[in-house]
Parts: sequence; structure tokens; C-alpha cells
Amino acid sequence: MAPTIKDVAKLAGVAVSTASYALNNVNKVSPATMKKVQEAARELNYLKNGFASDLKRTKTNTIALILSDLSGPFYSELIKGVQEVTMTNGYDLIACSSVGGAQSTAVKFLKEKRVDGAIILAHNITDDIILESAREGFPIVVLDRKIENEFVYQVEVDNIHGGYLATEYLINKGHREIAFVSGPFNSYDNEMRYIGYMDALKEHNITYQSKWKVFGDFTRESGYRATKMLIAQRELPQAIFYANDEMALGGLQAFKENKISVPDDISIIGYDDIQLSEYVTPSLTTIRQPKYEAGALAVHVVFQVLSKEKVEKSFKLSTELIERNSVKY
Amino acid sequence: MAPTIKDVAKLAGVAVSTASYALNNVNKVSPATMKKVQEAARELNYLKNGFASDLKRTKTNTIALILSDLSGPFYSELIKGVQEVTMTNGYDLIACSSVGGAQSTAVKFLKEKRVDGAIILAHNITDDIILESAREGFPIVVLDRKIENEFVYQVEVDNIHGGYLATEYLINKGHREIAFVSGPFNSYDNEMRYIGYMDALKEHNITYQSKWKVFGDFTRESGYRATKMLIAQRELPQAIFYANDEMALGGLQAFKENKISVPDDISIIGYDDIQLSEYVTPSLTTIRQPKYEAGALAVHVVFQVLSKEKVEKSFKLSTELIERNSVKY
DNA sequence: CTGTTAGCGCCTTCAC
DNA sequence: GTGAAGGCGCTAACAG
Repeated sequence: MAPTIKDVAKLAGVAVSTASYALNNVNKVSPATMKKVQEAARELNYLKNGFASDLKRTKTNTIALILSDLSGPFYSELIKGVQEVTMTNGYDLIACSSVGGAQSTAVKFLKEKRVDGAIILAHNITDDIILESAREGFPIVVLDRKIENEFVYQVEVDNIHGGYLATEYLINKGHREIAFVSGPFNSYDNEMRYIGYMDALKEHNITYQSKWKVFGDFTRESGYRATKMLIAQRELPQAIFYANDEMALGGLQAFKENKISVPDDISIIGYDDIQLSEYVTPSLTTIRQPKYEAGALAVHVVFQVLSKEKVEKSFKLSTELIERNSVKY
Repeated sequence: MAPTIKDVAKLAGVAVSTASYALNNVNKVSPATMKKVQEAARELNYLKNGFASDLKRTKTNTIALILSDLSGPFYSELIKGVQEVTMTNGYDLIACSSVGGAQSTAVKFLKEKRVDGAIILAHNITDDIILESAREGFPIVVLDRKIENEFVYQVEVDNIHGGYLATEYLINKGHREIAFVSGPFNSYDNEMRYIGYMDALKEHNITYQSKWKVFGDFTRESGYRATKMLIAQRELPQAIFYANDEMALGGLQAFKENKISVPDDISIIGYDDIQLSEYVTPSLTTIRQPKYEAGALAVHVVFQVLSKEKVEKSFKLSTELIERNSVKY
């Protein structure tokens, strides 16, 4: 059996409480006993049980970042923001995947008081689950949806404006037949980008044509297929706005295979500004989101709530157009 | 105060044990009480305290994946391998960063019995820490070092052979002056690749020249600087073997800035086969590691140990050359 | 099927 | 400065 604090105390010839004090550096213990205890601990190879102490303290000092897929091309900048701020505040951070839905690790951590707060960016976690997990003293910040609850906060990037920017840019470059390759219909972000797209069309008196809306699911594969489909129908738009970069990359490949030149024959624009966008040929014009800031802000909100300060329920960050070479000049 | 199982029991008018049984679906409870308890739980918005139950069970059912930097360009394939196998076995997975060294979240999870096993790929975790954390019944698998301990297992890819492959390929393409841009000196993987490089030189009767060894630290920046340095000394080798792809990418940029053409003027080869390698221009010839397999194998070992099966202490996976366009034909 | 009871390992008053 | 004792929230014998 693994040694407990009791064993340490016994070996050191003191009471458990004394051992506990010594091990936690509470200045209440003589240097001599301190040393005795520490030696006993080392000798037994004692490791404390973190749960037991968390249980006692009713506080874990760690926050969870919940991602839809740990291995996905997730936003490394965002994670960096989350990580740095968490560390600065002396808290621990763990990342949990929500693969598996209601049975996932993510849900276990949300619902079982294993962390003091959570940041969610995981479309496969339903609103219901979040609502069930929300409770006093347990701040949840969502980055990918809108949700009404006393204990959940949201930071979102202004995707309507981003969608508008992308579309307007295409229009300003002289394009009028502009397709929209959509993400999955249950994605809030996607929906917002679509609204921005529609707004821009309307603003410029371009009538929306449903044939120019085609569905993907944010994967490269789906962008590839959607583009192939568009190509197969013979009539190509002048430009395509892909709801994210991954799909645009798939599109790029489809065009390459069909010897359709981007941007000479058709212009395309993505969304997200993932790292690859810069390296692909032609480099991808896209919309950048302030990812680091979003992550940092999210944790910041968590800590504000934890320290019982008053916080806005909702934040909106703005986007920026990154001009590269996939749109005809 | 948040409701506990006691509150639920009281409201439902049953004993705590009964409530516990009901909540955990132990078939020992009549449908009627079952329902009463569940309703009470819902009404109070009861959420169980996972720690308390882990404490009681002395088992957490989760394993930790320890990475040097959650936001880094870490091996997404590897994570996928780890994740899938973990899920298949009905365990939970959390990712912890080791940023912060001995104070990091990673160390807290290693040392405080918060997980049932761990997989480590984090150069900034020292061997000492691992040795201190190792104990009976707590399998640790390391992916980035060699370490002697009864309770730690290793799976490594055959980096000596990989380094050999890369170098030999360069030699077979007619190069004899081959530089090695090294990773940090404390990296075991780097060391192995270097040995492979040296072996290949010797095998082909090429005498090693220390001027062709220059240091980086696995970052793109360092590859850039190392390459600039090489360029600055006037005399360029015919080919460069970068100890990882990131550094090779930095090198590519340096050459571009100096109007030195890859592969016409100089050949380069990387190591890792990260996603970008394929998209950069020219695309990067490199060594691929079986990352998914490594991850999957690592967890597999963890579970074998956990179920008290006998397992090899060490595994070695092989590498593969990916031929692209950064080496002169 | 249900209730009583005894800890899991640790922290923390409270007396001494 | 040190020790005894109670309890954090939950589970699992053990009785009934």
C-alpha cells in the first residue's frame, strides 16, 4: 500500500497534524521536527494524495479548457493566451477532450467539481450539458456560442463583422457572384459569418442566390467536396467565401486538380488565418481572429468571477482582414 | 452550500447509501426509490463530487498526457493515438502542460496521485521528477528519453536509424559536405539523430568536420539563425540535415532571403514530417515517425501495466523517408 | 431492497 | 510547538 501521511507521522514519531504542518510549511513547527518529518517522507517515498486535500479544501486550484478534439488543428494561439494567464494567476490548467459527448472526459470534469472553472470551445458539447453544469461559484466561459445563464459568460469574436469584411472585400474587387461554403449548420460561429455575408450582399444590392450556398462541416475534406460539386455544376461563381480556412484549403486542392487557377480564374477567401494559410500556394486571403486575446480574456473572466468581482456577461472581439494572394486584384 | 448526497438523501427520504446506489445505477434499488432519488437530485441541482468518489475508490480512471507546451506544434497524430486507445478502454484523458517545470500542472498531476498513469513527451520535465513520481501501480511511459526505473516504460522511435536514413539519402544524391543543424544538447532524440548522422558518414568514408555541426533548439527561429550563420561563413555545405522540420523551415526562409535556391544550390532535409512540410515551397524531404502508433502503443502499455500483465520495458518503432523536393536529384 | 456504519487521506480547529 | 479529534463527500460492507 502506498504510504499516507499517517505512515510518515508514525515513522517520524509525531502526530499526523504535525506531519501535515511540516509538509505544508506552515510556520508552526520546530526546525527539528520539520526535518524529521521531511526525512521520513523521503524515506517512504511519500506522495500526497491531491484529491484528499482538494476534498478538504473544497477547492482544486485548477481550471479546465475544454476542446472538441485535443488532436485537432485547434487554436494554438488561443491556448497560449489561456495558458499564460492561468499560470500568472498561480492556477493549474488541464485540457480535456469532449470526444464522446456526454460520456466524455470533458463532461466528467464539468459536472463533478473537479475544477474551479472552465472554458469551452467544443461544438459537440451541447448547451444542455453546460446548463446542467453551471452553478454558483463555478464560472464557465463559452467561446463558441451564445447561452443564457446566470453563471456562464461568453467571449465571442465579431463573426458577423468578419463575414461582412470578407464578402465586402470580394465585392470591392469586382466580384458579384459570390458563393458561400458553409460550416455545419449547428455552428453558431458559422451562422454569424453567414449573416455577415448576407449583410454585405444586401448592402451592395447583390441579390442572394441559394445556388451559391453549399454545405461543408469545417473539415478540409468537406471543402474539397463542396468545391468539386460547384465545379461539377459547370457554372462557377466569381469568388468563394469559405467559412473557415481548412475548407478553403480543400477548395484550393480541388481547383488545382481541375486546373482552375486561383486567383486568375476564381478568387477565394477563408476565415481564421490558420498557420498553413500563409504557406499554401497561392497564400490565402483570410479573416484573422484575435485568438490569443480571446483565450486570455476568457481566463481573466474566470478569475474575476472566482474572486467575486463583478464582470460583464458578454464580450465581443473584432476581426481583421489579412490580404494575401488568393483574391484577384 | 452546494448540495451533497446527504441533502439528496434527506429530500428523497432515504439513507445516503440508498441515494448513492440509486445515483450510480446499482441494481439494488426499487424503481420507485430510484425515481424519488433522481427527482430529488434534479430538484437540488445536485452534482457529485468526483474527488470524493475517487478518494473512496482509490482510483481515478483517468490518465494524463504530459506535453511540454499545450499550444505548441505538438504531434497531433500522436495525441490522436493516445486519445483513441484511452477512450476505447473506457478511461478519461487529460492533457497537462509542463510549462513552469517543477511548479507545473504536469508535476502536480504526476506526484499527487491525481491520475492512474501518465505518458510523457516533455523535454522540460527532468528525469529526477519522473523518478520521484514513479511508484508501484502507477505506470509512466516516456516517449522522449531513456530512463531506468522499475515502473517507467519507454517507447521510442528509432532515431538513430532515422538520422542514418536522412544522411545516407543525401549521400546517395551525391553530397559529401553535409552539415547537421542540431537540436538542444539535452534532447535525447536529437542525440540519437546525430549518432545516425555520424554513422552514415563513417559508413561512407566521409570524415566528419566539426564546422558542419551547428546548434539550434528545435524552434524555427533557431533554424533560421543557424542557417544565417552558415551562410555568413561564406563556405556552404552541399546539403544540410536539420534535426527537425521546424528548424528546416527556418532554414528555408533564410535561404530564400539570401537568394540561395533550394534544392538547386543546396539540398536540405528535415525530420518529423510535420504538416507544413508538405505545403512549403519547395516541399520538404523529411523523415516520418510513426506518431499515431507511438501514442497508441504508449497508452496500451499503460493499460497492460494497470491490469497487471507483463510488459516489455522498452519498445522501438521505425522511421521512414519521405521524398519530396528539397533535395537535389 | 434499504439503513447503519466505517473509513478513503488529508486539513484544521481546539486544547494542552 | 504539538497532539487528539472531527469531518470534507462519497462508497461499500454488513445487517436487517
